[in-house]
Amino acid sequence: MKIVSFNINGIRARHDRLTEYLEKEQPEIVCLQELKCADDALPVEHFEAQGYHGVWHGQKGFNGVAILSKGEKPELRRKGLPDDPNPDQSRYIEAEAHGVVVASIYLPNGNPIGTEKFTYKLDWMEQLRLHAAELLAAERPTVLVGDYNVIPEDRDTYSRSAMAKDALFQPESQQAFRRIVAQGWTDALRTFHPDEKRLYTFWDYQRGAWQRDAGFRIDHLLCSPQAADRLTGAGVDRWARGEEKASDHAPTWASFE
DNA sequence: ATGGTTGAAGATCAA
Repeated sequence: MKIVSFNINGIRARHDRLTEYLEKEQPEIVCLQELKCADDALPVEHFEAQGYHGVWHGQKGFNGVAILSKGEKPELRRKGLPDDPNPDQSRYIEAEAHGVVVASIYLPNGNPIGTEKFTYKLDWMEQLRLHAAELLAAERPTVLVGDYNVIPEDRDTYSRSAMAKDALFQPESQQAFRRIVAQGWTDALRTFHPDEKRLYTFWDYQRGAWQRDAGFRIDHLLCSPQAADRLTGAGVDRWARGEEKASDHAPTWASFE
């Protein structure tokens, strides 16, 4: 069973890329971020025609998350975090599908640092940490999937100096991420690629970042022990980033037996 | 220090 994290960067502008991806990879579960679309404007007919059912938490213009499941409708568990720092922003949805509890996360970017945007990011991560602890306590196969907007370590970026003032690479952001992982979550990507130097999931549209492989790793799948026991692999579908009119993120996945 | 790109909304912002 393949579970995918895919920041689609505007689902209306990218539904053909999603169709192509589903056709090619046939994943059981896809967690989408940055729909940039209200619920009633979501182009559901495309993925429904391919046998996918979904739950979504959209927002006009910005943010927006969804969970798609092949062959069965996901059972919605919640939209938004408990004590969400800003319930107007659609950044979290949680459902059960194929016997797994899955969350689709679009964590605040946090730029520029030194502003309320950065404190919002850290506040949001703290609420995520509290909720993640409750999910772990349930001792079920659970995967926290999404665009965390956090580069966990130095080796996860093409350039430390280029990212030095970026919210994605601040020690506070990395520490907040580590605090969540340290509860007992397994970072699926790094587990299967312990020594990979260019394990990236995002390449900016600007300055030929894709052509230079100037990327970083910000899309993550965190697995509870009960999910980690079933892990069989993880990776990045880089081919999708090279397509015409691609998202700036590549689909990032983990597979389970 | 600046600019480069993209989507959605709408004469800019968020990324």
